Amino acid sequence: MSKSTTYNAQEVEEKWYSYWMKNNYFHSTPDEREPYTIVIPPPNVTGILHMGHMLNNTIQDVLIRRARLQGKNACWVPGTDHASIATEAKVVARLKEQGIDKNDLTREEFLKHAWDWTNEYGGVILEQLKKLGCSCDWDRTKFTLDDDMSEAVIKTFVDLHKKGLIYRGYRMVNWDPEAKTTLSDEEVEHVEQNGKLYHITYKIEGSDETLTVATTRPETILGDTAICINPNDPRFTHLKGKKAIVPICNRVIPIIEDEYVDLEFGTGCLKVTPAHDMNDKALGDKHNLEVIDIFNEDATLNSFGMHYEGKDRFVVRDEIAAELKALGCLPKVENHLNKVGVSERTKAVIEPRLSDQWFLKMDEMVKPALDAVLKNGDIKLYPKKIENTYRHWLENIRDWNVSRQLWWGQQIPAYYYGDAKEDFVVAATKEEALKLAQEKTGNNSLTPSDLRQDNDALDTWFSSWLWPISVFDGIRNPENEDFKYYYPTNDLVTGPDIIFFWVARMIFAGYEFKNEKPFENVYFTGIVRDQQGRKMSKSLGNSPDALKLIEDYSADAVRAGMMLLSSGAGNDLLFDESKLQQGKAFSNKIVNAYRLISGWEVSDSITQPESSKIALQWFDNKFQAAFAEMDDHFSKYRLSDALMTTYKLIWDDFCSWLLEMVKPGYQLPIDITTFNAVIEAFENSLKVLHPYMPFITEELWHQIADRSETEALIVNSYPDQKDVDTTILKDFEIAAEVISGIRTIRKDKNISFKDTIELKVLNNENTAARFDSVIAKMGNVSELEYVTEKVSGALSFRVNSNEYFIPMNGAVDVEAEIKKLTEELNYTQGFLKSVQKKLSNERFVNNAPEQVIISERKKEADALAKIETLQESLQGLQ
RNA sequence: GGGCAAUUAGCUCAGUUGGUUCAGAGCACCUCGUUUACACCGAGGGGGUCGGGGGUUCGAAUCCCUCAUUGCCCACCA
Repeated sequence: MSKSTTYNAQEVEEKWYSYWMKNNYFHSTPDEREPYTIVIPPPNVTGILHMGHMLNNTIQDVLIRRARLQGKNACWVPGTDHASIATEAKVVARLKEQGIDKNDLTREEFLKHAWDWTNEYGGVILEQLKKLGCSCDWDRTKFTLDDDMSEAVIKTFVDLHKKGLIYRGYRMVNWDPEAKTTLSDEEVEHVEQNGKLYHITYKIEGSDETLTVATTRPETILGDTAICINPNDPRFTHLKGKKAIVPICNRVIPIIEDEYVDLEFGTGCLKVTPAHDMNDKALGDKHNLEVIDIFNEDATLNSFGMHYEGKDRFVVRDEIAAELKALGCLPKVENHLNKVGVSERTKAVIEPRLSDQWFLKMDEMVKPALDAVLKNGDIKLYPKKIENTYRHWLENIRDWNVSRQLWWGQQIPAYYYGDAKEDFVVAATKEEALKLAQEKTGNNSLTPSDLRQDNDALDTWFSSWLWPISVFDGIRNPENEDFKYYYPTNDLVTGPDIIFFWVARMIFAGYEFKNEKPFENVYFTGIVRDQQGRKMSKSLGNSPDALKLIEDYSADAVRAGMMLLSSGAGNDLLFDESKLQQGKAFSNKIVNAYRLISGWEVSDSITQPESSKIALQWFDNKFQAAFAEMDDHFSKYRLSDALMTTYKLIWDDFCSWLLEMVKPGYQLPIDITTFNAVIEAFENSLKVLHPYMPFITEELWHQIADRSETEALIVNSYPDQKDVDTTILKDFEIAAEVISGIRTIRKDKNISFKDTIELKVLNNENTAARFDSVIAKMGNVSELEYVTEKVSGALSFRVNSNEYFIPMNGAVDVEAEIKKLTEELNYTQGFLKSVQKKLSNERFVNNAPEQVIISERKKEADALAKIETLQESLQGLQ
């Protein structure tokens, strides 16, 4: 370490990370210890570290390192997710830059490009986590497209299909015209948009009458197959049973009646386009309407679009409105605020579309998941309030569309052998599929070339929902030792944004495949925002470079800073670099504390001063109290409170109090008893801080002594818990108040700390005397004496009912003293009055618990005693 | 449109079942200090009628009602 008084983290952090890796401390294998397991929420394989990751992974590392120090067998499994749609979009974009169109490639060619990309950029984020100090078991690193992981995915698909839980259905799904794939409901975001409500007039067949509907999507009139009115609407009674003519295409469509139509909205009647709207589809099914799909897969119009064929839906919207206007069929256009669904990934406006897709039945699967969280408490969510969200989603869940028209992912293991809808089999391999197909058809002459595998890939989440199971190979090989030992895992730390995508589905999977929860506790982090409360995003440019922060402040400081920023689980945090500064200052404080200690000359020939003895005794108890408090905070997942407890223990109690109390005089040696105890206290402090600031604590740990590999701090153990002697803590509080009283007087009267003072104590309440030597030292008191009566010509202050006098050789400003005492007297008298008022209230005395009354009586007595001494003092001065 | 949560010092937040000074913490701020680890320091200090109003109670930051503001989630009203 350099001679500088500030700590330089760079090389220290690199050194210790290599040391930990070299000694395999992060690696876990099953043994007789209690396991403590976390699986990482796998970041996108091509992702890079951002603020959210820093927060999330710091929390996980704190939990893992703490468990390790508690003597548990801690295992943190890292890995990455193939992120099918996101990665595929990136690869497509990259190919486009090279002048390659995905459509010109075969599936195999495309996947080769995708793997090249993955191998080139993939896993960068894992290297970045190392910089942060994450103690993951890197030997266990998994990728959701690893062969074994994919095998597990395919196996579960086949099994679920066998159980009848997965089915193929022709349904209205969310279609992303840009990515040209379906999306699950969860992948659709609803955003508010200023749109227009177009009033369109339809002629009634065989009459001069007309009817006007209101729609936000005029372009879909070409797909209209009915007009719907409410049977109870008197305005339209005369139209019942008649037919309308769609403008432009002049198709004749029925006017149907359904109470679904809202009399209040728009014109009170509705155009029905079953191919392009969920509600219209329902109406269409109910009334047996024709379905006319007017869109291509990229949301341009197809041949039903007539002269609009090939044009984009939004272009057509404007053009068709213009044409309708020219035809006199557009009486009114009003502004209308509505919400449209957009793809979470591509931001393209979602087109409801009918297509054949694979679905997973949800209704049975949610039951154990609901019970686990809401009934029997098998799984606990932090913060608890998130349970409401969870319940609501589960209770309203619809079947999960698991197929995607993408290539990057596990290909759906369905094999078609004919043209009819049911001409397929589901099997893990083509060989098995062939056998099944032969059995099913009775046609033994079927060959592999007669089988065509489904083109679609599975939703990314269909692989990540298995993550806690499949990283331990629990699907393929359920009896393996790792799985049996580590599963279920303990804590899951993740963002609330993926509670449905991932967390809930992992719970489904846990119970479905293992009849066991996947984890015990879920800690939902908040979202990292900027100072103005905005989400951090690339487009706003308000997200700091995570690695740069580590460089500038050190990983320890960033970790501590992030933890100081985050309040409780689920609370968002406003990023503030000054907290990182605080973390850095803390590092420096600790380093300097050790500089002081290590600079002492140690002597075994001097006896331990009384002040040091009592100070150490106090710190020992203070440490234990703080230690217990940390435990309590951890049990409630209040990690920032636990850090604050540690911070104050080290900064205030260890540095400001203990070290000052035991510090030997200038260039004097320290006795060995005190020295050893201080070292032990320091070591214990490093231990409790280690999960938060692993590097600096490990560094100092090794500076204190040469340690063998088995003694490294990371694999050390917490000190034993002991009962706390609270009386010594209380006595110290009193002593601290006396010391503070002396300091205040010194400051008020400009008495330099270098000048000694005398202290006379009028002892009315025999407390805290065991700290007299400490008071003397900390107050630079040359003589501490107990007296039986008030000292005149002295400055005074009170702590509890004791009075303390600092003789001033008569040089006391009597007026000022009188003023001070009078103020104190007035306050106390006011206080007494309020207490007595309470006590004279009969209803209070009758209703309040005895404890409360007793304490009020004590307050009264104390106040009376204090008033008496104050009055005496005042009389003495006058 | 429905649901959930929040509103406490300049900022970020604690405050468990209403009751010992419960009105707190960290940071920021102000004053003083070249004390032999640290100015990334030390000592001392100021600062809030606990969002507004009403109610229950001997007693409310804490329970109830209401209003206001903010945030989040869910939802196929054209």
